[in-house]
Amino acid sequence: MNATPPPPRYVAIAEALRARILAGDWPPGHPIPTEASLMAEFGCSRMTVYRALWGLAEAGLITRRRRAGSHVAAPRREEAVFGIHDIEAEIARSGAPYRYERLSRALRPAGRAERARLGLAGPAEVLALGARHFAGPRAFVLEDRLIHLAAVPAARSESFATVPPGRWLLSHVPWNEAEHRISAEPAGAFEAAALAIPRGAPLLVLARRTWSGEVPVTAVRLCYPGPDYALVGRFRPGG
Amino acid sequence: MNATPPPPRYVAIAEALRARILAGDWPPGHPIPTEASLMAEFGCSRMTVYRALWGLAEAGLITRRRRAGSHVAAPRREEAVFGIHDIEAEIARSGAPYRYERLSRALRPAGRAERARLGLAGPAEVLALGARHFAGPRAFVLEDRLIHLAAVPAARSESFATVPPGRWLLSHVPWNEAEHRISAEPAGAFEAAALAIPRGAPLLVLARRTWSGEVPVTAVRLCYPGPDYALVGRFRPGG
DNA sequence: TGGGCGAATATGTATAGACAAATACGCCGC
DNA sequence: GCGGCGTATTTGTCTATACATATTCGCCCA
Repeated sequence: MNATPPPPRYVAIAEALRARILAGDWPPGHPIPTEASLMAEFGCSRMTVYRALWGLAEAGLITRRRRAGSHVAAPRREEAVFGIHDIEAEIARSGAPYRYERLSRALRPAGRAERARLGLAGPAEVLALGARHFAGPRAFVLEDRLIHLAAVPAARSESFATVPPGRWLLSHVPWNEAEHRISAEPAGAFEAAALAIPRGAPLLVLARRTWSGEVPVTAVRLCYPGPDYALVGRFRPGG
Repeated sequence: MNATPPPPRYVAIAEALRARILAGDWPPGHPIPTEASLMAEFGCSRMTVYRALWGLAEAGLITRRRRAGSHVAAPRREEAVFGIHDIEAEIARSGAPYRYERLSRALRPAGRAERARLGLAGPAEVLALGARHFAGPRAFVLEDRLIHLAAVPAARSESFATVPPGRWLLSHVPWNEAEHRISAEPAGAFEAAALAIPRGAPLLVLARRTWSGEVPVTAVRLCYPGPDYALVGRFRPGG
C-alpha cells in the first residue's frame, strides 16, 4: 500500500554507483566521475555527492585522491567477520536448552605460563576458571579462563557458580581490544573426558585475549568438539 | 622537528569523546552532550560536530536517536575480523619460500554434491581443481576448489598448472559476497597422504563460497594441518 | 631530453542556514 | 491516576559557499 519512503539522496547516489561497480561496468581502476559531474548528473550539491563518495570510500569500494580523482578500488583481500557472541546466546539461537557448569575456580598468584598467556610482565593475581557449557545434554564448549584481578577487581568476589564469566565480563568491563586465534588441536585427556569425545579427536580451539586500554583483562580458551561446530561468517565488500 | 599537522577538527572532537568513553568516564548508556552544546564546547559549526558524532556512531561507540540524543553504546558482541589473504601472500609473510602444485584438474557437469556445494539449483558445468601449497618443504595447505564456469567463462581455458586459482580469481572476478565456515575435522586418507600427517590428525578446515551478485562463483575448501596453523584476528571496538 | 617549477584541478574541511522527521515529555481532560 | 495528544527538542538531510591541500599536468628552461 504505502510505498517505502525514498532513501536520502546521498544513499541513492551511492547505490547507483555501487551497482555500476558491482555489475562490473566499471572494473577496478576505472575512474569515477568527478564530484562536479556527479553534481550535474544527480542535480544536487557537492556536499551530498561528497557524502555518497565518502561512504563508498570507507566501505573500500573506491579510492579517492586529491587531484587524481576517485577510482574503483582493487578487490580487497577477503575479510571474514565472525560474530563471536557470548556462548549462551550462541546456544539459544540453535534452540537447545542452555546449561552452564563451573568446574573449577582458583584465586592465585599468576605463574609464569599464566603471565605469558595474559601478556603480563610483572607479578599479578589471577582468577582461574574452568567451565562447561551445555546445549541440551551435550557438552558444547569447554572453557578455560584467566581473569587479571588487578584489571577487574570486582571479579574477586564473584563465585561464577551460576553466571558464566564471559557474560559477566561483557557487562562489567567497558571496552576492550581483543585478539583471536583459531586453531585445530587434538583433544588431550582432560578435554576428551570433559567433552565426552575420544582422545586425539579434533577440537576447534578459539583463544581470545582482551584488553581494557593497555591492561590485559582476560584470556580465554574455548574448545569446541570437532566437526560438530563451525564458525560461520559472511562478508560483503562494501556491504 | 616539524610537528605533525593538526588533525581536522571533526577528528579532534571524535577523539576527545572517544577518550572519555574508553577511559570509562562515561559508562554505557551515559548521554553524550547534544550537538548544540558540543558546538559551544568546541566552538565550531553543527555540521562539524555532526560529522564527529556520525563517525563514532558508525564505529559503534555511540547510538544516536532523534530527540532522545546520543548515548554511549552498550558493549557490542565481540567480532573478530580475520584477514584471509591469498595463500601465496600468507606464506610469503612467514618468510618461507612458496611453491604451488596442481594435483588435479577436471572439467565436468556438476554432480548433485557439487551443485549443493556451490548453491546451484539447476545443471551447470564446473571446473574442479585440487592443489597443494608449500611453505618451504612442508605442505601448508590442501586446496579443493570448484569454479562455476557459467560465472567465470574465462576459467575454462586456464590450466592453473602454475597459477594458483585463488590468485587468478581475485584478479578476474570483480566483487563478491563470501561465506566462510571454519571447523576442525579429522584428516581422511587423502588429506593425510597429501599433507604428510597421520590419519585422524586434526585439520583446520576453512570453507569459503563466493558470489558475484547473485551468481555463485567458486567454492573452496582449504585444509590446514593441525596446530601448526592458526587464524589470528585483532578487533578493536570502534577502532 | 630531462628536470624543475608553477598552475590547474579534484578532493578535504569548515561555515551558516534551512527544513524534515522522529520521539520523549508534559499538559490536559477524564 | 491514567491515557491520549500536541509540542518542543534533537538528530538527519541538504544547500550554497569558501578556502585549504595534495597532486598531476604541462610549460619552460637548461
